[in-house]
Amino acid sequence: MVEFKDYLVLFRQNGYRLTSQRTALLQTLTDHKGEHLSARQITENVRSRDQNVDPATVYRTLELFTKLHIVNEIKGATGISYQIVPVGDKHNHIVCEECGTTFDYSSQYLEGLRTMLVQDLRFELHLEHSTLSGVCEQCQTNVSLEQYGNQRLLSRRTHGT
Amino acid sequence: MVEFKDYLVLFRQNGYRLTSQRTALLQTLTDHKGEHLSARQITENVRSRDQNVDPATVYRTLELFTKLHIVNEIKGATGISYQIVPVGDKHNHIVCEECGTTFDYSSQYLEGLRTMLVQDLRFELHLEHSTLSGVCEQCQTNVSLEQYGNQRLLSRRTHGT
DNA sequence: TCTGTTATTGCGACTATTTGCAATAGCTGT
DNA sequence: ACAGCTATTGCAAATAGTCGCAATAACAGA
Repeated sequence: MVEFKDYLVLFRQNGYRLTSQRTALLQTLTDHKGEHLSARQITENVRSRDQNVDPATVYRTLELFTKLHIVNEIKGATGISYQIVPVGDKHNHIVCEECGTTFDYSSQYLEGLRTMLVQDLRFELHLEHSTLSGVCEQCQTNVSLEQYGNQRLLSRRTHGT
Repeated sequence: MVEFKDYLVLFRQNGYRLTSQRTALLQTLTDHKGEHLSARQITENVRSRDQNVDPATVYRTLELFTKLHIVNEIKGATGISYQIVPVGDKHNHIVCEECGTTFDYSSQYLEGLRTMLVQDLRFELHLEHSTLSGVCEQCQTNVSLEQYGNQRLLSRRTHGT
């Protein structure tokens, strides 16, 4: 069972209300903990619980949850997906620009960057909520990258994305 | 005048073609160097140069340019915007989750993170192309943030986004 | 310069996401 | 438990972004 109590408190504290639609969404998200769900998948799943949940509500709720950091909005190669923020478990996402695979890595890698930004720029980083991108090990060897000035070239011809 | 020569070479090397539409887009982007343009703004500007450029083409081109790292795709609070990658000038973006303002910071802050990820995970980071997010100095003082577990709460009531 | 190959485009249809508004339903205070 | 206030929702209409395909136009080679 999920601790909806916590979310309830979180909502109340901020003047938001815990509606049946939001509960259904939380249920869906926690049922798929660790997975990356698209807006469509979420909508379908939520509607299987409560037929009258409008897609617009799903989008609005997802936006709210993202703002409250209840979910992470992850921008992968397939598009945008969502995932409930694992309580206690601190990991971040990094997407391979080539194959689109999403990898996780520990938050501890970010401590240095966070500290510097706070000290020098007074900017409080929320890196856990950003998805970084680059090229994974496998793709680095597969694709023969070439240098062009400072820019890294991608995929050789074989069009169609 | 912009060095379209460079882009031409970049395209050719990868099997892409330099079309009039792409030229118009490059022109638009370089004319607004440093600014963050939305897909709509870009489309409008491009169409003022060449009436028959279809929006679909703009989207497809923007996607290609992003892949080639000719432009940065920036996800701010207002939505997604684009900006031509400044040659030589290495800076990155960080967006305030509260006010949506985008800040720049030097790439050197990322060296540590990059090095670690390459060493430990063999992941080649392209952080210049990611937009990080957090809370800027001003908003940190304006909004009285509260702690809720490990999550940071945002905006008090005064709905309507 | 001319020709063949095929990447690219415009178009139309389609899917996804956003937005305004009146009706509904949480939540607070009594 | 009830009443009032207003956040939230569903609906419908609008806007944004995607996709398949036939026509077009870059570009490489002769």
